[in-house]
Amino acid sequence: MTLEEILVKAVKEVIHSEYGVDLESVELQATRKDFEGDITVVIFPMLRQVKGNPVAIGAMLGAALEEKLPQISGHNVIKGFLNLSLSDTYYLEAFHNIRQAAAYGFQPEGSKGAMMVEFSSPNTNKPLHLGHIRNILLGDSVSNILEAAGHTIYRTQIVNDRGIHICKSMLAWQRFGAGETPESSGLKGDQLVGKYYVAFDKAYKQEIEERLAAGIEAEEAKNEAPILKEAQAMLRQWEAGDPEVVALWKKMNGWVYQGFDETYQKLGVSFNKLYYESDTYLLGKDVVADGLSKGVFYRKDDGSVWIDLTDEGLDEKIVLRSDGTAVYMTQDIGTAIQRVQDYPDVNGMVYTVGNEQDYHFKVLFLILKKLGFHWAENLFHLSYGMVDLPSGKMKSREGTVVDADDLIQEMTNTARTIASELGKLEEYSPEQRESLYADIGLGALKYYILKVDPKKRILFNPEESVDFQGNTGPFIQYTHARIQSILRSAASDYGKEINAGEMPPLHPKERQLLRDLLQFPGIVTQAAAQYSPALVANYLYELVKDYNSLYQQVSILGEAHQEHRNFRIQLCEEVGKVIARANGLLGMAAPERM
RNA sequence: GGUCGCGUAGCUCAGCUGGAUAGAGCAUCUGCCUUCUAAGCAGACGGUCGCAGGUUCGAAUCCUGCCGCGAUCACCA
Repeated sequence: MTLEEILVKAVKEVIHSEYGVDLESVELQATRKDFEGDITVVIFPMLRQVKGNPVAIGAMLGAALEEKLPQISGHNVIKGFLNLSLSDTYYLEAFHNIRQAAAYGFQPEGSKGAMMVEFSSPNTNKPLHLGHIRNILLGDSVSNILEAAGHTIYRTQIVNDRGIHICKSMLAWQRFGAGETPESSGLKGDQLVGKYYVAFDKAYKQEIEERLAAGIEAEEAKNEAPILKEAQAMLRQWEAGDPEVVALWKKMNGWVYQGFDETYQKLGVSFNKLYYESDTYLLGKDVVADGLSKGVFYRKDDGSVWIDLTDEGLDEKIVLRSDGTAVYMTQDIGTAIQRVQDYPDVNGMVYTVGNEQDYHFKVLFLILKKLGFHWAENLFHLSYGMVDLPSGKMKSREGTVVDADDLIQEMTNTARTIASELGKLEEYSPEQRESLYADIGLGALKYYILKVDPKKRILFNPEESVDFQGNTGPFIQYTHARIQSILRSAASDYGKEINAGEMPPLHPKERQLLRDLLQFPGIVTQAAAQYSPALVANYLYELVKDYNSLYQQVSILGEAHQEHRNFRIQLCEEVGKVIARANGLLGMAAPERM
């Protein structure tokens, strides 16, 4: 039984014997820092069932609990709040359990069943930008968190490798590229292809200008521009399997993938399985046929197939065009089913996709449920807000994007500048230093992105850039490094089990840190249930702040009392381990020095 | 216009399954490195929790309406 369960049980027993009432529930909360105590029983809700003065009830309850439970060493009542103080013995025993745990805070691997998490899923006509970074970091971190909560996770993508956008890049490359390759130009593959996507847009805009000047109507000038018609023709050739077009498509996508891989590697993320739209865009049509016969879908006179979701407060939605071809929805239905076929143990999926597709996923999940797939109950759209710039939306075509590779580089550069000024890394080789700068730069970036609630949009100001002080990734990493420094200097025999009888009273800061540590498993569970790395980030920040506060107030290695010194070092060690674990959930490194 | 999301200190964000005097960081100002890493610590300043009603012993938190911002409502993806 957890302490909370013990408390709830005891409170109910006391109230029952005193008032003959069975409480429906007991409200507990952590005692606010400005009051004496560790855990608080809120008396107010009991007043519905128990008549009386809340202060008097609290006083009676407090005395009874202190009498009854060895874990409780004191109490006070303020208004309707009964604040309980926990005994050092309780804390030391809890600490002992933390030290014993194999992977404290984490559920055993694979204890919860398998899930698939989709993230990144870029188009292949341009390099990744800050918007993708948010997606990738969220998806990867949620995957880590779900793993920590005991799930087996398959990381996947649906790579949008076909369509008009890549044809635009292909066409522009054919026309203006003069055979340029990543090798010949030294450009990263995705950057090279993106360059021609921009080139297409430029040429297209110019054609429109010329046509408008020639007196052609605006709508027609846009829709009938020769270069656009040519790109559309190329898409048709691709769909017809034209060998030349397909070869060019493969070549340029290949360049892009190489570029993407480099970026993923820098970000420290990887995938178990990639799905490509060129393979999946025809999927789902037979499922639609099946759903038609089951009456889930219906056919209109023109032959198109729809689902009526007006009963659910939604609209009618098309699932097959009148010419029998698949739409996006068809494809997503097919892909979901394909994935479960590929990974039969999967019983749930997370789709990391921006909130502009909220409606799409609402409909998709509903359709899959109506089709009767049991796993459709466990689908989640990890919806997140856009990353905007002060100037507005990022647009690849117009070059107003914060490029992923550039940003990562800048973060690393900042880390290097700061570290060089501080000059604490004499013992590191140049290689070790560079790798540390990358860890810190990425830590800053990842924390910056992940600490905010996914639902909220992020306004990124490149001028102000990302902080390295205060509530930031580097601050957390720094605390970890600090702890490691202490552990290095500590004599190696600090690890023997603490004898509670020999311990002086715990320092308030020590108690606070123990409370923080005890919260960790619940945070992991909650973060998994809510698919929210932000909870982990906020927890980490609290933990690290409390640690630094202790660090500043008491001497750890200088503690004269031997048993207490050992305890403090062990406490540092456990805090360090939890930081490293929680950092791992956010995809952040936990450096030894900085 | 319908639907969904967001609106908390100058800025960036916590808190939102209702509970004590609404918390951090940045910025501004004060202290603290001859003691374990000052990317740190301690403190000051800063708030009609968008507005108005309602439910409740109690509302930043739940409900309704309004305002502002964003997204979405394609035989696009």
